[in-house]
Amino acid sequence: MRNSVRELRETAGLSQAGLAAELGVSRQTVNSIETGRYDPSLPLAIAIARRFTTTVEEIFHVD
Amino acid sequence: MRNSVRELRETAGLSQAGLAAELGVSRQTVNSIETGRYDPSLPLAIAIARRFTTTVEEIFHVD
DNA sequence: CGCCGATGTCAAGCATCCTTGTCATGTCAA
DNA sequence: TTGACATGACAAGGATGCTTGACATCGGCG
Repeated sequence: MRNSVRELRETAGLSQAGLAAELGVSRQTVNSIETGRYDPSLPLAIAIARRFTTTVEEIFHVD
Repeated sequence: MRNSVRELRETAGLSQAGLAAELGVSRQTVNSIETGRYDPSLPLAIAIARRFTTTVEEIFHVD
């Protein structure tokens, strides 16, 4: 599962910690998603998509 | 987290077991998602959306 | 140099997702 | 009535998501 969270976050000028705070999760969670350690839960994926005013399918692609 | 999986499945004339087979998960998983026991994982949510040619956001709504 | 913000990663623990197996109920057709 | 199918639900266990806490590295800046 590839995702474009890092690109979106950097474009928005946010740090991992900053985005994590906005999403209400830990910095390690954002880092783990960006580095592909694991996929976010569905509610978190939707929250990420909403944060960047886009859709889940735009951000997360099945391999 | 509300979802419209049951409506989509019934409109498609599928049983829970039939949909589960198409998605590669157990019947109990489909049942649990429909009855709101828990949310699907992100990859499963995407697979469900694709099965019904719609989007994750169309099917799953945060409360 | 010393400090700080940002990132990567690990470990341990808890929560959630998904499994197989099982049992109960309801409905419909033979 | 009997049997097959569909659904709802529970238990136990494995897999995954998320947490806090910690430690290391790197780059920029005083």
